[in-house]
Amino acid sequence: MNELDLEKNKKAKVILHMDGDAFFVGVEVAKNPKLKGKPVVTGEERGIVSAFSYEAKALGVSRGMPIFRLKKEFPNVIVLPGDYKSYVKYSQMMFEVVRRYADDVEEYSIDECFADLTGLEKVLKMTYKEIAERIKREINNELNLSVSIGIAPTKVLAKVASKWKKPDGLTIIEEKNYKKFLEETPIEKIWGIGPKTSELLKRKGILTGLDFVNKKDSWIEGNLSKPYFTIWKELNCINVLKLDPELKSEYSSIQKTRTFHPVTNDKKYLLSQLSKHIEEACRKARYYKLVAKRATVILKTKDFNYFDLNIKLDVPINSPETLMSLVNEKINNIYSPKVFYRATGIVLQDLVSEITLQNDLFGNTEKTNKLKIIHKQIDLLEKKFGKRLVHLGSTHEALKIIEKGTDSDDLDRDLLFL
DNA sequence: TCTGGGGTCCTAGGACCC
DNA sequence: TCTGGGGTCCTAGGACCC
Repeated sequence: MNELDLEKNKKAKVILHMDGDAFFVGVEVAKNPKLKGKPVVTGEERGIVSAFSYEAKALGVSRGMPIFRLKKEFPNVIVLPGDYKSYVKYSQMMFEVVRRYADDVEEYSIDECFADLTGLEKVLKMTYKEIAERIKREINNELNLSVSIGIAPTKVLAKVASKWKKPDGLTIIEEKNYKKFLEETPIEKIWGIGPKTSELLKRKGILTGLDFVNKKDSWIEGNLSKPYFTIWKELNCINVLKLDPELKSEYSSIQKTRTFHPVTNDKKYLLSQLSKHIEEACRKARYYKLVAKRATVILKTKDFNYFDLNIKLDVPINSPETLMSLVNEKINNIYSPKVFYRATGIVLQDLVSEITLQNDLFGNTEKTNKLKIIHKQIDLLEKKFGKRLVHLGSTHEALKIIEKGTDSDDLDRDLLFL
């Protein structure tokens, strides 16, 4: 018996995956029941459709469609700005319902979670199906939201199951019938297999999930990289991906980018945008008590080319002042007045905990300590009175633009982390 | 899809060392 | 001078996700 057979013989798990149905729009309808049954989209503040109701979908609305086009082509569709605070709130309430039944719940994204139901059938004296039905009913009754649920032996199969019927679906995949489901699942619909890999697989005659699982493990290992072997195992009912019930409190990178319309070659403008992004990224880093050992400035050109400026920080930081002066110093390495740009951004990388760094002698220069104290005060004030009280001078221009309303920036979106 | 924003993980290949 | 082999660490970039 080989290794895989041994793994297969382990006791099967029961994994639930829950997915909100058109979640952002669902919350809008819950907030305002008059919207029920109507074509609704959100994303007004961004200028593109970010979520749409099933009624809007039926009319032909698609994700990413520019709002101005939508308004022209579908004048009857109701367009709303995103209300991220509410989405977070509803998301938490939704997950709380799942936690009434399961201890191990992984909040995978704002509208999705996994839960380990293994053994609960006996504990709760209900079938797994009944547990799922109760979760659905309670979310429905208490929050006026609709969700789809899938139950299967692994996470990847549970994803297949929850997508099987939407909205308001409940699908159970078992070890004895999983191949039936995979037979009808196109390869590009499998979680983790994107456009590039599905193209490659199709060229090799693998069109469905079933074609994929029927390949030998040696073939998968020989032709694809590690993540795809994991997917292959999971699709074969071998549990590899563990549930991660930890709440998100660590980041390995933090990024802030924004596209501006029209494109520009104005260096002052680009720097003011960058300054704003750097302040926001650093604010988030401080909130999570993280400092960056590396930072990358991104300029995106009119023609969608990217220029990166890598900044190595010998003393890890989360203060925008220091970073901004480095950016000012080095921006000409990637900026050219002849080129027009459509977006700027900053990525803080190699983040490490501030606390573990406190003993680092190099981190305790007088200057960084002073900045630390100042930022602590600012963060406290802003917590009390709302965001954006204090800014770098270099950010000023970017903010003036927001006030004039020509920038589609939304002040509330980033409150996701507060 | 005339193309938004924020993340993660993996790998190939360069730099450097013995 | 030419030549070999092996190890580690780092980073850029690809692919994918919501």
